[in-house]
Amino acid sequence: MARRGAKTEIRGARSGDPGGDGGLPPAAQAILGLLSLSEASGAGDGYGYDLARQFGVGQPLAEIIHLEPGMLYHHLKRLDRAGWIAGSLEPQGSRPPRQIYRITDAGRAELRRWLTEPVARTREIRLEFLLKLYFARRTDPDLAAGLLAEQRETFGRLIISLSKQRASLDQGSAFSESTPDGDRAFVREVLDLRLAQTRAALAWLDGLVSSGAA
Amino acid sequence: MARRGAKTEIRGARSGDPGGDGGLPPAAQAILGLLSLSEASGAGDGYGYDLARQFGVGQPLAEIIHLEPGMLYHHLKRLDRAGWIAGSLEPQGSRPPRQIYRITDAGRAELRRWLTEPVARTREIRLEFLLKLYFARRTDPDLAAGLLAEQRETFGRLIISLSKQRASLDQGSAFSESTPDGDRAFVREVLDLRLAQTRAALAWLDGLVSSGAA
DNA sequence: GGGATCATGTAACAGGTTACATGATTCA
DNA sequence: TGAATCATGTAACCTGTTACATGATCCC
Repeated sequence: MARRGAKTEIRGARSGDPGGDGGLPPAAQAILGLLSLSEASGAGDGYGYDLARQFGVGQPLAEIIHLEPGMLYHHLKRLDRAGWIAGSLEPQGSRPPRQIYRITDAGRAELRRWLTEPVARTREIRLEFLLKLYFARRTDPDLAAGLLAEQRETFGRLIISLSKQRASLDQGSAFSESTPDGDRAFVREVLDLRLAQTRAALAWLDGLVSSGAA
Repeated sequence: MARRGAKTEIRGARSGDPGGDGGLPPAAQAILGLLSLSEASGAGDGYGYDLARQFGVGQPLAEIIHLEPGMLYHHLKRLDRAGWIAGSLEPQGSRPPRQIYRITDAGRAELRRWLTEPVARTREIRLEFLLKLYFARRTDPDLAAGLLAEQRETFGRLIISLSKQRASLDQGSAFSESTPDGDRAFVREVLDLRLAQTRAALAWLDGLVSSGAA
């Protein structure tokens, strides 16, 4: 079981990907977003320590994501290697030199792609969707409006799908005849919980739209 | 930056703990639960391949947790090292031998402790609480009723806490005066989402109780 | 003189995902 | 004959957490 002479060439296909959409982890997207905003509106200077402040306590981003300095510098290196950002060392005189990062054209395209796509799963609304909403609004109101519309449609479809699954459970098509009653009732409860959570998320999205916060 | 001559003695305090309560990861608790049930009710034989079947498609557990064989065997080894379960190699004649695991007294105590404690965060209801409910019901109806009651109280307190945070935002105690209006409105929306999700979870719990599914 | 701040990281560890390794046996 | 099943794992990669390393300078 020692993997001798294996064909370890195949290395694409990103493993260990919790996000699910094959893209960057949410923290990296947030860094990309901050670097984009700092260029557009001059808020922030684009180096590690300054970015760390924007993720620190009292800042709005800290309400949805926690990013320790270690992971922040890790993501900066990966984004640089991937070509989404470009770093340049700038001496500070007496202070230690700073690695200043700027978002590249490829990085801007990647960010825009991310800001356009809604999240697929209900649990992703707490972290990933809130990040998208935060940066979409600060980038372009139309982008935020489009994201909101897409997200409402996605969750609307998800609610229909879950409802169908729940209905078919009572007809017994899924989960063969032999499934114990207790197990069947449990699966029904699991679906009810998912429906309740998704409906609550959709209602919250509707509230955002009707309060005009595009 | 090379960590020369460091005092690396301090090594307790479990790092990298996503569960949060300092205990075993949910998947390991589920394995412990299955081994406990297989002793009590004779369902299951207590070796890796058989446990993998109980996590496979079509089984109720597969609706809430995905456990690949690799991680399953990993958790079995860790549970064995920790003393919660005890393995013994049993030859099968022509078939490959099986590592049969049985839950120990310490393991039963750990499982009971886990089944007694509600989850602290709303997002943990989807995975960890559903697992607790599943095993608590199949272990002892009183245990399940107690867990449900504790969980409702925990979420009730959480809702009060979130409501207070939201109210204090409007009074401006948190987030100093200088915080931009957009940021303040965003934090309000984040709190609204958390409230909506927690209220939906609590309503679902209330539904479980009133439908008599203790 | 000494602690907070500036600035960038590394080390060790934990959980998780996907793919692959190994070798027998049963069954179509 | 060859695919599915039985049975147990390893390898390589990923994200994430906590703690520590390094060395300057600012401010009390």
